[in-house]
Parts: sequence; structure tokens; C-alpha cells
Amino acid sequence: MATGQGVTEPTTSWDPYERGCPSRDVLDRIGDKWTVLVLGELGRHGVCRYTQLRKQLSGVSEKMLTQTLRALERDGIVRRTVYPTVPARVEYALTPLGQTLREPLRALTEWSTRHIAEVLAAREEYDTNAERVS
Amino acid sequence: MATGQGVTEPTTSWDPYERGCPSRDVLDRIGDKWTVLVLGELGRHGVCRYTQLRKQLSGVSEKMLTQTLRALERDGIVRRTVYPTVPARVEYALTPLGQTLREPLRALTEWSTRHIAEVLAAREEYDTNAERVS
DNA sequence: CGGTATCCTGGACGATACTG
DNA sequence: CAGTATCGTCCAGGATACCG
Repeated sequence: MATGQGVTEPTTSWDPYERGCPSRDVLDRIGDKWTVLVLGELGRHGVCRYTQLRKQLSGVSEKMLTQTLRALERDGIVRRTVYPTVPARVEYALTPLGQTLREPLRALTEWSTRHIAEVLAAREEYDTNAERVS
Repeated sequence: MATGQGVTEPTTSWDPYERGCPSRDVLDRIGDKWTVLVLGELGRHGVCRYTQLRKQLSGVSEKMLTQTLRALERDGIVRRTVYPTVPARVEYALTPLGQTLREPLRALTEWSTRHIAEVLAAREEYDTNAERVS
């Protein structure tokens, strides 16, 4: 919704990837497999180390966890702090910008938990009717 | 964030795809390329015909538009009405459930437009520092 | 007008091995 | 401990052609 809002002529035809679209940028980031889960852990625990995150998000590969964290760091949403001990110790935390993302994500998560039952019911009905036809 | 909230033991290790996760379901849907844009059009115009949507979302292929609309219909978020005239006339609109999605999506869109400048600035700084290193 | 059907490609994602 | 490097797979998404 409202992807074109406040950008340029919302009522005119418009390719989201031609001009820069803020919502597209953000959705491309949070739409991937692990970003929201990582933000969730950082939101709950405040500060997390790499291995800690790996354990919380069981199933994430090292490659994807690193990639996700790097992307978030690059976007200024997560801060990465390296302590030059041996062995190295790295801590991840939300930046102030990252904190501001919590509320909109919470809204979306709340919608999900509140309405998932309706969605699943609709899905089942749709599939049932489809098989009546075939 | 909060992907595991209210599901099962948020503090325990957990693979988002093993058990059903409402947030994953929803993110998988709205994270794709066209869903949010389609919902935006339907939110603004109330009722849209197929070709109308195609023109608004320039760049969308027939396949993807149909696929996106079908998925939303299956989830009970969009209602599809066929008028058996010749040639056929099909109208799409948000269901009541779809209406409730507007607010959380609006929150996310507003975050995007409000903070995109900070994100882009962070990105540029990150890339600049990276190239200093290499 | 409002779609299906088919083929194809790039990139997201995962598995595994290795390293400062 | 916290990664990097490499390879392989799968599928979202696009191009094109055809249809009731």
C-alpha cells in the first residue's frame, strides 16, 4: 500500500524499480528470510554476539547470518562492534535508527498474529473450492 | 522483530520454517515484488479492473499481476468479482480483512519515507569506508 | 478483456570447507 | 570466535505466445 505516496504522482503509471522508491528499498531488506528475525533478537536482547544469534536463529547458515548483518549495518540499522581480544569478540546491536523500525515491524507482526487464522481459513476455503472445480 | 512472539518460547532456538510462523507467512506475501503496490492501488481507488491495474503498475507482467492477485484472493485479502458480460469484466477490491492490512503497511511506508535519507546516507558512508580499505 | 502456458535467467539461499 | 570462499540448487520473476 501507498508505495507511491509522496514520491511522484501516485495516480500515474509507475515502475517501482525505475525511480527510487523508499518502500521498495525497505521491503527488499525486511522481506528476505532472516532480517526480521535478526531484528527481533536484537530488539529483545539489546546486544548480541555472532554465535549467540546463530543459536537463537537455528537454521541460519553462517553465510546468510553474516550477509544479513552486513546489509543491516550498511543501512545504519545495526551497529557492529569489534573488541580486539583473542579470540575476537563481536557485538551487534540496534542503532537509534534501528530502534525506530521496531514499532512499524511490531504493527505488522501484530497484524499477522491477529489475522493469521482468517488468512489460513480463507486459504483452505479457496483450495477446497478449486478442487471442486477440477 | 518479534517474529517468534506469541508462538512458542521466543527465547529458544527456532527455525522460522519448521513450525508455522504467522510473520513469515505475511512477510513472504508482502515481501514479493508487486503485492504492496497492488494493495496500494486497491487502497487508493477502492475498486480496480485488471487492465487498470496493469496500467498503474507499469512494468508488471500479466503473469505476475495475475499471480499476485490470485495469492491475495486466496488469502482473503482481495475479492475478485467476475461480471459475465462479453467480453468479461473483472473487478478487484480489498476485503474487510484487506482493509485491516492498510494501517500496518502505512506505518511501514511512512517509516520508509521518513528514514530513507538516513539509510541512504549510512549506505554511502559504509561504501566509502569500504573502498578506503580495499 | 482478462487471462494461460511455456520457456528461460539471475539471484537468493544453503552446504561445505577453510582461516586469522 | 567470527567469520570468508566456493560451489550448487531452486524458484521468483520476466519474455513471449496463445486462448475463451
